[in-house]
Amino acid sequence: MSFEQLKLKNQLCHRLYMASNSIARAYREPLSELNLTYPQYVVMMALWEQDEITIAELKDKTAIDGGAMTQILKKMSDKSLLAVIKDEHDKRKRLVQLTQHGQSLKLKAADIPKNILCKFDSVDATQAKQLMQLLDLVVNDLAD
Amino acid sequence: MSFEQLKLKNQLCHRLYMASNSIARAYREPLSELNLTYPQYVVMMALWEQDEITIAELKDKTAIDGGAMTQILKKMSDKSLLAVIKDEHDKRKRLVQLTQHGQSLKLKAADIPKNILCKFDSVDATQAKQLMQLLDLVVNDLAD
DNA sequence: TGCAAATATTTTGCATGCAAATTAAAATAG
DNA sequence: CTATTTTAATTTGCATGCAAAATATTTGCA
Repeated sequence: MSFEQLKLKNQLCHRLYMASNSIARAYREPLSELNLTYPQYVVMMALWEQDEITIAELKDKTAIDGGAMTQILKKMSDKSLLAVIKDEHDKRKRLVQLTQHGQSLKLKAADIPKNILCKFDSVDATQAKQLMQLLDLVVNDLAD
Repeated sequence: MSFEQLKLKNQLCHRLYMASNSIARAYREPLSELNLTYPQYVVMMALWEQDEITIAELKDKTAIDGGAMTQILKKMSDKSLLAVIKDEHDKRKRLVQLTQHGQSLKLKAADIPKNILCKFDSVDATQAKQLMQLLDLVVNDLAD
């Protein structure tokens, strides 16, 4: 009754759980200086790439849950990082638009990725790329 | 002002975020048949490996947050999966002990890993092992 | 021995992740 | 053109993840 397949050391899911939590935790301190949570930072990155997109597009890009997205956008709107405006062509949709403040935050965020990367003593650029490719396979295989 | 380092497609953290959420979501359905959430399943796996350990040891094995652990154990205790008992040698500590029901659930859980693995069309055993090793490097580098 | 420092857990408050139900508006079938 | 269906968002309820404060014990040091 060893049940090797049930041991934690053999669980890919548990590795992902720990790695994802670890890295989100690593972002906490640098992001707190920008008054952003990790998911809020993801929303900002999406909008810095392409501004004035619908909430549905933002959900696609970020993979953030719809229920959470409503709350996150509300908080970010309260902080004047962005505004949620109506889409005149389709009143079901709403557009998300960065404010000047939201746009300007990009400069302050520019150093964050580098500061996170320097915490990785054992993972070089090649391994990081390989890791991202493997994670993409996992995500794609599990996609609905 | 391209800021390549801020694009979502280049973020290891976002890959981990999506992959971790995807795989936890994949476990939801099979685990619901056992009336377990994913973190509760992780606690069960830890206890199936070694029963009657302290809460602190359980936290070490599972990497589940202390605040969450208290709530999780309470719910699992309510479901009669385990009992939290006093440690007579050190009254600060509490021991977690599987019930008969909790022990017997191991048999029903035995097929879950296989059923999850078969969802991976693009990831073979070698790649899965490689992925786990890379994730271990990430976790270790980010450990306090 | 007695008290400050360290440990083990719980509690509290906030921010999601997620499923299901709800609401509003647009698309489409008949 | 109207009723049904589909789509876009929001709301609700539950279960964490996490930091910080609070409790209860135990250790360790003067």
